[in-house]
Amino acid sequence: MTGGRRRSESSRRAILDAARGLLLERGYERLTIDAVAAQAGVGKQTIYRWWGSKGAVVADAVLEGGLAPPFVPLPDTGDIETDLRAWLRAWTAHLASGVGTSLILALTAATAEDRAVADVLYERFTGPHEQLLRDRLESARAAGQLGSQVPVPTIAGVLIGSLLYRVLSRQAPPTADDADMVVRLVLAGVA
Amino acid sequence: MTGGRRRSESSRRAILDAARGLLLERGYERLTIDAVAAQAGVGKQTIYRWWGSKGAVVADAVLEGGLAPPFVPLPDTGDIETDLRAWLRAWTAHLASGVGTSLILALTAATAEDRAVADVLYERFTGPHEQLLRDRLESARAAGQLGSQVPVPTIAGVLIGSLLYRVLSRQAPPTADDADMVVRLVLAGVA
DNA sequence: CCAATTCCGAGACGATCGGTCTCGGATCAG
DNA sequence: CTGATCCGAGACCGATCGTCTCGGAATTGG
Repeated sequence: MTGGRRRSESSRRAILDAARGLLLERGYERLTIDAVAAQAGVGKQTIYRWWGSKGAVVADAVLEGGLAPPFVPLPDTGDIETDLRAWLRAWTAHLASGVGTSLILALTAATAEDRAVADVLYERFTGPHEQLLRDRLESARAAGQLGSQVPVPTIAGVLIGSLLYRVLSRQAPPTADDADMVVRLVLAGVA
Repeated sequence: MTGGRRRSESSRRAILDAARGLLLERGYERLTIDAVAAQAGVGKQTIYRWWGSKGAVVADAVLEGGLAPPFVPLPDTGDIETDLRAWLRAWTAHLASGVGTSLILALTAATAEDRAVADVLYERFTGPHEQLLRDRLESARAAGQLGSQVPVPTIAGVLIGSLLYRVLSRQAPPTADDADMVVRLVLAGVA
């Protein structure tokens, strides 16, 4: 028999919206499923029927909330330095805001804690952003703007990692000047 | 009155040893204070008398367990490329091992979750390693092996961040080849 | 329209864990 | 000896995760 009530789309949205709001407001550790259910006006079973764990809910909330790629776009003006600078500056601006910092800390906590969640987030969040960067670097290499000594994945990893380290060290948020210097360093190294 | 029983050094050591072992074995999230107390043969109150939280115990355990700097030394042979390569290779080897990965994931989880713990870990773990790197870069700059365009803190952040990203993405652990390419990229950029 | 099926919100429930408190006993200074 | 402080052990509390149950609502096949 194929009968039966269908999944409520409004409940699904309410759950993800509540999870996203509470995540940014309280952080991953202090986000509780009870609070998500209460704020969404939903029974807990409705959450656990569709998501296996707290981490899975958070991952989906992030990925469906306008935070997924390409919410920081990577333009292609033909000049790799201009484009990388714009991309890295947009990220630093986002990460310097409270929302961006909370987001990355939450994703990092979830990643460090649960391997399955880490894989989902890499596949649907980190990976696509990294791929965006790699594609642009490849096109720059094809245009002769990059030397061939250093592989594109290494360059992408260095750019992303330098950003990540600034956020995770929780000392001083990255600035536009930092972004520019990283771009200069990396491009000088591959020119 | 100054009387009273003195703090038991053997209990302190047993607690930190147990915490370190359980941290590497189970990760930060699944490490419980009950388990630490049981494995150390100690009452829970003895833990909470001297440490304020689980994060504080973990931070101390890491910092006192031979995991603190400079367990990865940074030599000074006079050639910055040789030294950076040795340092980054040692780190990649450590991080590619299960212990190193577990350690970094645990520290990252603790950092992302608790600001106070983040500050302690930066002050006594990350910061000293970063300082080691900065000092060596400064001496290279003084020796004329580095151009003056990119600030030393930026260079250090890029080197550390590229490592961190590889570990946190949980996709493939970094290799010696990766380390060499990062060094080549960074040094070409600042030569 | 009816029956079977599946989802819904609500909330009770058991298990786990962080952190506090209490207890009898041990160790220190004076 | 006395008072203070620490010790191991474990009861206890509150929060939280995840499961389970309940009556009710939606949906489909007959």
